[in-house]
Amino acid sequence: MNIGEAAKASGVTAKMIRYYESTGLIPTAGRTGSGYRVYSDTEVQMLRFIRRSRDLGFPVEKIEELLALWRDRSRQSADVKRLALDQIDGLQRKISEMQSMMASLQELADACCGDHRPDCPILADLGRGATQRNEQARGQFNGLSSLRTASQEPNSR
Amino acid sequence: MNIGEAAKASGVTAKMIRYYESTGLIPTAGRTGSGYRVYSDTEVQMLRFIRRSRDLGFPVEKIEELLALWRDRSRQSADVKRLALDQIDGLQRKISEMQSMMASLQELADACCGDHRPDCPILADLGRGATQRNEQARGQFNGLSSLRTASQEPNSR
DNA sequence: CCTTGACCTTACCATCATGGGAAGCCTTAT
DNA sequence: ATAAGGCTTCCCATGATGGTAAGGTCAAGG
Repeated sequence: MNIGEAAKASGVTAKMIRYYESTGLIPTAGRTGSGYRVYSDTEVQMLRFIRRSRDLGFPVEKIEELLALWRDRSRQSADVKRLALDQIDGLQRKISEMQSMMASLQELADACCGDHRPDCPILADLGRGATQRNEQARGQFNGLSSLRTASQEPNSR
Repeated sequence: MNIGEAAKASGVTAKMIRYYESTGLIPTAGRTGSGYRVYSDTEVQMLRFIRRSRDLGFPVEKIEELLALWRDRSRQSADVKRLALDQIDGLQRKISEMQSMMASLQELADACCGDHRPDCPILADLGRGATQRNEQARGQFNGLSSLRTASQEPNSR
């Protein structure tokens, strides 16, 4: 199988297969005499593993650990489960942040009549700018404001 | 006010202020004789506007539109509201994707006993690799798989 | 046997918003 | 005068992905 066939069979683009190889996530593929990469079913299976892991939102760094556990026949399932639970936590954290953004936006949008007139509570809020509007939330440390979220979209695939 | 003071007053780092200037999001700041950037209260207010917009997850591209509307005294609040609702939609879309990842992960984690033994339904699932497990969901087109989500974290601030 | 088109190779650039660092100038306080 | 700390510009890195360009290869059909 050449890289294009492996890509089709695994759902990982040829581009990404080369990238994963270059970063050491997957071992260097064999080559034909003329330099084409060659893939066996085993390698395609590994690519599918990666693809599925990405679909579950695992960063490549974690996938490296998952692959190591996958290969290690004396692994402890607890180690795998911990990675999964960590991933769930991370997702939940980001979801919560986005939900709080959404709630603020919804509140503002509800207050905006959205007609031809220029008066707009949304702009008024943004213009006020500070961080401690939402006065009923005072004293409640919300921690971790990482997420910037909006425009990170690799695009289709 | 020099850039450091403007940064403290607005919650936008000096680094980002320079970046926003370089990309044209904000106008070029005035300079002292020796080349230091100078900021007025008006400009700090604009920076706070930007900061607040980022906190609501707007991408810089959209903030450009928001700023234009902010400055336009003959704007129509409907235009602002549309931006807000679009942003809500985007957030909801991403939240849904992450929730579906979470649900899959939770199901797998629940099935994993997480002890010292090597048998692990999580790895088994990843290893199976395909896309159409979850057989009760057949036929239900889920659309838009953009989100890769996991490790995009600018970090604190 | 040769052409054509579809594929492969590498190498480089872009994304998006952000941080890090270096090298050098300026300002302020001791 | 000197030291500390802030400012300037410039370059690089992030993460995962796509795009493009220049050139080699393979298979099918003339």
